[in-house]
Amino acid sequence: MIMAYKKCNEFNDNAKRLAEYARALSHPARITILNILAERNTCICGQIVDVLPLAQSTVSQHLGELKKCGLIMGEIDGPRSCYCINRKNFEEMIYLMNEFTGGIRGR
Amino acid sequence: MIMAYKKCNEFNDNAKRLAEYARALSHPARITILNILAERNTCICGQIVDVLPLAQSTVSQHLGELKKCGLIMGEIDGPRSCYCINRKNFEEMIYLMNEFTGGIRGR
DNA sequence: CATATTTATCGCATATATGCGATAAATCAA
DNA sequence: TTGATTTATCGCATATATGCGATAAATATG
Repeated sequence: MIMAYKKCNEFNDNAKRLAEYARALSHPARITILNILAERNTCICGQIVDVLPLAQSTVSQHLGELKKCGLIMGEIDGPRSCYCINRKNFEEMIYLMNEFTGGIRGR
Repeated sequence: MIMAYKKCNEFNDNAKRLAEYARALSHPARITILNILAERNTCICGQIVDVLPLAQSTVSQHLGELKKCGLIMGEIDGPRSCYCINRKNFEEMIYLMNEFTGGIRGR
């Protein structure tokens, strides 16, 4: 029998976008990566690997997730990959989150 | 070979707690449920089922997730289950989120 | 040119999430 | 008491997430 595994799409746009950002923050490694990037402004993958208790391949995957949802940007720098926070999208996330929490607080 | 699938625990407490809340918000259905609960103040499961494009059992599961992480509370009312937002924990989530975003914005 | 460094990706294993129908348990109404 | 209503949970299927080692590709260094 055919089942629908993507009911997500039937929801409100803001709810969907906020859910995507929330998913990106739903692992402590990714929150920590964002904190590290904020602290150092810009980082190569290896620097993050050095700090996290995770294998290089796993860290690379988490970086990929953050990049996919737009919270960070990556730039190739020789054999290295240089990452930084995507401020514009980060602000969008904050906006959506504030809109959401404000709408609940206000009642 | 034995592998560790719970590296999560090796991270900072605030990052872990924020990640848990973020995971709760990582599905648009759960965001929508929280919006509905804010609007009506209190709701029984069936009222939420009526509004969402999901089966009763699925909605019940989402409610269970929200309850598990503490964002809502449930109270049995006859054959019904009455849910409302757990303001205290919701504020904790906002606090952790603000602390996180503030620490990144501030650089 | 040969070798080292760096990182993304593949392949694999396991765990968790999403979704539904069926059903049991609890309660309410007749 | 019988039947209807309501909801949590079980069982199932599929999808996605988490984690690692190995490796290929790109570049830097000798």
